Amino acid sequence: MPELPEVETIRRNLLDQEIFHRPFELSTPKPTRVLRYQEDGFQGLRRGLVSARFTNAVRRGKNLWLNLDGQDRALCFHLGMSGQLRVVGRKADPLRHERLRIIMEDGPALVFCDQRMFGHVEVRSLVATSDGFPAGLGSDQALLPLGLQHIARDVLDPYLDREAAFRKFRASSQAVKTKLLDQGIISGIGSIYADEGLFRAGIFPGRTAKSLDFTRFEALLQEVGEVMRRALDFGGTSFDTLYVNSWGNPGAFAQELQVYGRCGQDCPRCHAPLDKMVVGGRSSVFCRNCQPPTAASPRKGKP
DNA sequence: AGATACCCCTGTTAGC
DNA sequence: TGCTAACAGGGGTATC
Repeated sequence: MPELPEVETIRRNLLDQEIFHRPFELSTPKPTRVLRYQEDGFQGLRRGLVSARFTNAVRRGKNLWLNLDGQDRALCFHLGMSGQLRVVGRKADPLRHERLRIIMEDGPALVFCDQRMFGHVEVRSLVATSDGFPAGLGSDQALLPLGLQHIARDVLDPYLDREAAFRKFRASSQAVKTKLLDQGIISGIGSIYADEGLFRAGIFPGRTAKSLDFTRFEALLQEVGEVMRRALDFGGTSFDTLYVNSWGNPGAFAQELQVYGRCGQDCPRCHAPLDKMVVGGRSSVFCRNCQPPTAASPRKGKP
């Protein structure tokens, strides 16, 4: 499940590849749902990329895009829950679940794979960011793909407005975890890093978002950011085989996870068995001792 | 208008 | 053993 650290790992991978500043062509794929948001499907994609070259790779939250040389458009990717961006030899055999192939002139091929097809690819035009700051990591331009204006900045983004995020966060009777997953408030967080951040901050996932004061909110963001930075050092989390980096290698952070996927196992802090509940339709693993539902005694300190 | 339910999709796994 | 059903997940959309 690619969240911010996994998408950022892939973005950094791409920077080391010979996919920039050179012409490319698209291989003809079978009709695929990953182009469902692309106007006119594959033909539209091809038309949008005529004589284009990639200049840089940019990320905001879980969204990744490749800006195009001298054009006000970008090739945009969302990996959904099983999307992969692989770089392989230009004549490499089709990969499993391959959906789209971009073959670089005198270079490798960039391949989009997706088993469950929650991911998507499309060309979008660029529009100005609402705050006037650079759109995301990897770009110094205040230009964002059309349709991503509702995606907030992420916790690793220096231009994230924490006060504004807090106002949105608390203006709701929904659970803390639900609001953490809301990409319009803070982007990049999925179920893994939400559970990990909540555990580290000692916050019960089902607690209402409005019950957090700004100090606790900031502490939560701090923990989420810290887990993400550490996960980035490990090349991301490969909880199953669905996430690999651009070279096809898994990330090593799964062994560092403290609660996600560990229901029934001992809490790494107090050694009570970890519990599971459904919050906003998503299963959440937590510790009843360290993340007390009453929020009566917030926990402090490191494991 | 905000919150919720549902749907998309497929591979793995738990359970009968 | 073999089959079925549940589950996982992001996010768009329909619905209350």
